[in-house]
Amino acid sequence: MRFSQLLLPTLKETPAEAEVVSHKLMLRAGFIRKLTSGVYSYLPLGLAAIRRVENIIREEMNRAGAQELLMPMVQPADLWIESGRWEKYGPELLRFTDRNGRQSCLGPTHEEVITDLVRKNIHSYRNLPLNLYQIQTKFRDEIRPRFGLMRGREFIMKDGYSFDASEKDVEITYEKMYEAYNRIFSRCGLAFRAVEADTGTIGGSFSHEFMVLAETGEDTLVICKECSYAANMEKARAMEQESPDEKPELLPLEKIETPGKRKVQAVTEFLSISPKNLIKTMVYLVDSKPLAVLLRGDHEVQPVKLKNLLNGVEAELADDKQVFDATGVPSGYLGPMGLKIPVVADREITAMHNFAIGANEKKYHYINANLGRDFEVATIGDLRMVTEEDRCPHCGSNLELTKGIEVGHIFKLGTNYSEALKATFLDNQGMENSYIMGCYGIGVSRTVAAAIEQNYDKDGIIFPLPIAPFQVIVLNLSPSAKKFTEAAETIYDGLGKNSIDVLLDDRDERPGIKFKDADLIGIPYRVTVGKSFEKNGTIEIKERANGQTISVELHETVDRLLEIIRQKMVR
RNA sequence: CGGGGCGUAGCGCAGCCUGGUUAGCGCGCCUGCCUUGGGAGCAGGAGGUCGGAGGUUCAAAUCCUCUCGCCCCGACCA
Repeated sequence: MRFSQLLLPTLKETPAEAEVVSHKLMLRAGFIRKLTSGVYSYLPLGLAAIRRVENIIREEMNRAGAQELLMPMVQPADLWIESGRWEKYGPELLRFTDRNGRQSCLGPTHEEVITDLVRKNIHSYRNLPLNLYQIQTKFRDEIRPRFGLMRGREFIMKDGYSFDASEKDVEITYEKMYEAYNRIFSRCGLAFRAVEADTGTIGGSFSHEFMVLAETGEDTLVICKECSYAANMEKARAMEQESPDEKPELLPLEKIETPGKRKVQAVTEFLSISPKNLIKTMVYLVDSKPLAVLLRGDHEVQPVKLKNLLNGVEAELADDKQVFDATGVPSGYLGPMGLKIPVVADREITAMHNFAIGANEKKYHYINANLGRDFEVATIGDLRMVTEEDRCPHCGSNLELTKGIEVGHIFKLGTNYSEALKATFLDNQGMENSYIMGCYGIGVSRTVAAAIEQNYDKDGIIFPLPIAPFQVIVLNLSPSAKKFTEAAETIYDGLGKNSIDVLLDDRDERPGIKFKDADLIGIPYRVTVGKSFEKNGTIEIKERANGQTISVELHETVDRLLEIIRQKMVR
């Protein structure tokens, strides 16, 4: 491709709308343009990067035995009503009515459609396992789209669905997908981790998220510094605190006046105790019903764990008014003794003794409270966020909290959808069974954004070679000089003939502009036909990532590049 | 949905508070000259319903009301 003919509107200044690095750079580098909130056009370079990722995904999915198909974006409400998600999915599902009054929606995901397709066409275990995927534009009417391609309303996704006859088979499929995903993100040249994840609204029993590691990530992940354990915050566990072998002497309960001391820090400072020696009582509304949650003063509630423990749909922290309405106690003085609402507790409190609690009375706390003697808790479980003070649940080593961007998610779905949609097959005994399903997503456009969040410098994007829109950019610094142009064209043709994607900057611009643009758009290898060519006939090859430069003769330029690129591309 | 902010040339902004000639600046764009290894210089030029509607006024980018769009924070979310 020739730069002079390419739609590549680079910007010197950053548009005001962009907040994060990938968004800024994709706008500046002429990759994307916004049409409306959360909806973008992909310009040629942006699309090229997306296609690279897509092709890697295709190769690995096909290698793992999956087949590509393409399903409709418009879906009938009937299917969603049948699965129960017409009610459950919420306003994120963009619904509309067609001219005949039929209720429809834009597909945010395709469990219903694929299950419908399979139930109508597959009836025997002989056709299993079946693993189907598509790469398609999805629409989710996000509450708040932001960060460019990171969280758009319209985005490109690879979604795959598997159908197996048995638990054993679905495990094999899941394992294959897990490996395929690892291969995909490795081949994209990204630093990532697979983490254990909560299954979310989609339901199911087992799930991993693939997170690209980047400072600017929206998700926090917990990684073990020694073993392979990794999880997101919603799911992350910690090694349980050991209870002391000998129970300390239980001291008598004592009521203390604590005027104006409402926050954990204020109370513990006033009482001269550690937050680790106080149990705080938080009120949550789980599916709109108030509930008290007990946990150690220095810990935080993980709402997803709370929700899951109670089989709820939604868990939110009550505000001060809701707290008072539910308990009759002003927030800050709540405690477990004599509370009228249900109480659940984080398991860590079972290891505590002689701790402080609120007295359920304004301006008073108790000290030396003890579980079992002063109050009971019906439900105890892991309800808190893991911290860096915690130990790995597998090996006991230190844990690290780090930021990541979710680019892939795999689920073992089980029979949720096949049962709801009555998708069955006959097994080798002639018995009717529901398919055991899995689902496997990759945010394709988000992966490109994540790659940029992870790989950039002050001059622009630094694309990993496998997903760069072009692998090489050739700069002709004197397009008006015949000698330069012939040399540049020779290299350009030579690379093209060897299936290298190459961009030729043939514009009549000053060298500075060409260098700046080449850096900005992040092409891994830059070939310059310039001063050294004039002087002694040599061509310069510069690597974007590390700035390393080599000089080569014109006739060997193509071969050297082929050598370098073949060495770097993982298959 | 709650809170905050912004809409003035393709992009980044000033002007608005305190109304008053042809609405400015930088970048980009076009023409010419010049320059050619890190977003040059000179000269000339094109480009604006000041987001939209209504109102106040002799007079509105500027004041008022409504409305649309966008951005940020929050709840939420693969």
